[in-house]
Amino acid sequence: MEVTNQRKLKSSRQRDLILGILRSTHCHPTADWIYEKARKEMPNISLGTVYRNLNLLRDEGKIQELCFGRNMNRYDGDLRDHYHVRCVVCGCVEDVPHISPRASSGEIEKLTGYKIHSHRLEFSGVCPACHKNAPSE
Amino acid sequence: MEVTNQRKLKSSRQRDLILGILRSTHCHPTADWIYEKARKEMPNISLGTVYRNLNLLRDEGKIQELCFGRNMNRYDGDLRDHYHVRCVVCGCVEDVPHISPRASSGEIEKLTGYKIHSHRLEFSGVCPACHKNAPSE
DNA sequence: CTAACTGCAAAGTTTTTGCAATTGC
DNA sequence: GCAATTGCAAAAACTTTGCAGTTAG
Repeated sequence: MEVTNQRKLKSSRQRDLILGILRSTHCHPTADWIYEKARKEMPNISLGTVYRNLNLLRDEGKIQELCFGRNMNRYDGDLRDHYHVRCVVCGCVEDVPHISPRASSGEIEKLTGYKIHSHRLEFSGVCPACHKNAPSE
Repeated sequence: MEVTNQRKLKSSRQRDLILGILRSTHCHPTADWIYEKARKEMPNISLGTVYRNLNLLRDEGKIQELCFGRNMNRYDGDLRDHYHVRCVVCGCVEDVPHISPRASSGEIEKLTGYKIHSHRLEFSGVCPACHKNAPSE
């Protein structure tokens, strides 16, 4: 899929703006939220451009794409290892600050004030079959 | 949101079928996959019914709704604590067997044969504000 | 110059919903 | 009998794409 993207990127005001917005917020915005924010600086920017650039930035590895069970994708400009708490009632998503990878649910509750119901751990990488086809990945 | 669902559930053949399908597979199917499978047993079932029941089952806590960065939701009938590996190239998702919550990426690579790029840890629960409004959650 | 990028609008995908008929309790 | 559920089809929500014009290198 997109990982094999060989095309040479050219800089663009639109892409810089989008990346700037993403890096300057602590929320984990949706494409639409980013679009609304971007329009304040660049009124003619289009939603299609926002989507295209979010996909490019994700493919470059400059941002992380997240999906939290509600249908819309969310984006995170912070690439450091950090974890999330999600409210199953209102759907908000926050970072968990200063967490050790071995923290227990109890510790998370103390740190965040959330009542934790469950957690999810997901590893991303390349499966053996795909690795065989494109060993560069 | 839906968590405050007080309505009394009535049993239905359709819902039982959907739950049965989900519990008898090891893949993490999309709504459409479940729909196709269900049609073989019950040719008149509609896609709308599949979606409605998946949402009901999720609200009841009988299944887990997952989202892996590709746009479609996926569902998991296994509620025990277990983790996932996802291939960023082909998009497939597998369970990680017998994993300790403290396993390292290296251990995951040995267990699964995947080349691990990153991981994601997400806690779900109720945020302080929502807990205040509906302490039952 | 030329390939990447853009805005716009149309199309594609996935999910939800309104409605009249049916079903479980 | 009544409220929950269903099938169907239409609508909504989210994302991608085709195209002609613009821009960065």
